[in-house]
Amino acid sequence: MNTPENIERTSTGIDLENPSTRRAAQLTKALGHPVRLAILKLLCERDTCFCGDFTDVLPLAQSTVSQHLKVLKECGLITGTSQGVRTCYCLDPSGIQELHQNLVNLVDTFDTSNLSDCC
Amino acid sequence: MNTPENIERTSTGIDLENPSTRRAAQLTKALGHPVRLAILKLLCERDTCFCGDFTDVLPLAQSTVSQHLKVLKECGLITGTSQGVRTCYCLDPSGIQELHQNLVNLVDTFDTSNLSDCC
DNA sequence: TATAATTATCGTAATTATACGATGATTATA
DNA sequence: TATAATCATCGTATAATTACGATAATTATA
Repeated sequence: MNTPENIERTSTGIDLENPSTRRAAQLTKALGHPVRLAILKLLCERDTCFCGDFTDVLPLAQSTVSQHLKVLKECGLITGTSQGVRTCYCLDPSGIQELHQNLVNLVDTFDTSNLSDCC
Repeated sequence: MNTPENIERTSTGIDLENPSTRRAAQLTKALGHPVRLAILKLLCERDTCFCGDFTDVLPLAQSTVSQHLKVLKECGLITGTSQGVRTCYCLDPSGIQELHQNLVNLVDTFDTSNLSDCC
């Protein structure tokens, strides 16, 4: 597996252009806001939500909630489907699966058994 | 455990002031940049790094790297200890442990077996 | 068909993040 | 003691984020 990319990557130990690193950063960034965590949590509990369901329980303007939904949608974590006047929001199974795997990898990376009190 | 706060929280299902939610958002936000992920990854591999070790392998100005280190330090994920002219950076065991637990919780939250193709 | 309901988008303001060079502070070395 | 090395901080520029109200677009209802 010593393709040129791998050689270059392992030579520095760091490759900021690595797609999987970039994707991990994108996903964690999307999680990195209490409102978006709350939205995802509610979707985990309720399967299906309309935009109004979020605005009912969030102390934010409807336009702001819509913006957060857009962020989650654009990075593939949720879907939004028009149903009449309303939009039905759901977790996107493939995105959530990817997130899940990514988080598992991170948990693996930050394995607490490897920690040393160095200083 | 029906304190007024809990009643209010469970009535909406969402509490943005919940410290654990806020902390989860803070931690994921800190992870949400490729450079900071790279820094943490390198620390996982090498135990100990001086600031110069990062600037050697990152295509960024020293002041920028220092800023990213500050972010990670301020949310408790790394420590920085002066050793002569240099500063020794390490993973902060307690912060990493907290991160670990937080990520485990998230993995739990986004349990892929619960996913339904709703729309 | 007129009105109401729902949501996305636009415009905008304020704040935060990201990056750089310059500089200061501290410690080691000549 | 003068100089070099290392790193943090300051000042600053630019971009991105977060939030709001207003409004447009679409669909349902009277």
